[in-house]
Amino acid sequence: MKACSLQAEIFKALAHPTRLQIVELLREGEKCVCEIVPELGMEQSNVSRHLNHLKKEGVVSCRKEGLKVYYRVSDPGVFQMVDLCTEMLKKHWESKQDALI
Amino acid sequence: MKACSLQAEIFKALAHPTRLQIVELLREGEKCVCEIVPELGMEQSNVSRHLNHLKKEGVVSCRKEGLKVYYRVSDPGVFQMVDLCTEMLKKHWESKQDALI
DNA sequence: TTACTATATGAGTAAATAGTCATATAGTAA
DNA sequence: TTACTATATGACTATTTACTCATATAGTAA
Repeated sequence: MKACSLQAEIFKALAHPTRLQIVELLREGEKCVCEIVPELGMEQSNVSRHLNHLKKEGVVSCRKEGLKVYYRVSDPGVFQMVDLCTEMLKKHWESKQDALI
Repeated sequence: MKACSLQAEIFKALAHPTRLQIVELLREGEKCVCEIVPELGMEQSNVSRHLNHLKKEGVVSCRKEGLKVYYRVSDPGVFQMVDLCTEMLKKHWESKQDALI
């Protein structure tokens, strides 16, 4: 597969508000699904699918402990990508503000 | 709108092989559509839509010069995001390789 | 064993996205 | 004016994605 197709899959995995919220929650460290679901306030089945999408692309990994499954972000580069995105949005927003003055 | 929804739109804009190829082409500097289309080897209308998607999210900007429209990446942070993605994929791929030895 | 809890998944629907073809628009040049 | 070039867009179809509800699976505990 071509490089850009592999890259696109990573970006796709992060291209959803819910999945970005999950990544944000996992900044604090690993969390089990039963902790993530109430924080997101959405259907467990839906959260499970989003987690699976992130896992399929290697963005998160998980370990099982009894009944619980703990998810964590696989690579700190994920957080750096999100942070860059945030900075870009801030800059963009600030330059729009400046234009109004 | 919530932060993660804005972020998701940026990631969505980058979540397509063709749009990542466009970003890659624009590393060298601005290019007009008539240069981009033959490099991608796809329909002009299709390329135009992808460029428009990137522009709508602020990933690229453009200027008109006569009949031609020159596109450029708006923020170097875009390249950093793509680079981080590439590094993550490399690491991931290498660790899989190591597991085979 | 049965009952319970945590997580995942099949099946279906609704919505979003990508692509194509034809055409519109805008600028250039004769 | 007409003809031409570069780019964008309307209308349509096909594909993908997100979500829900019901149910399956796996582990725990009585």
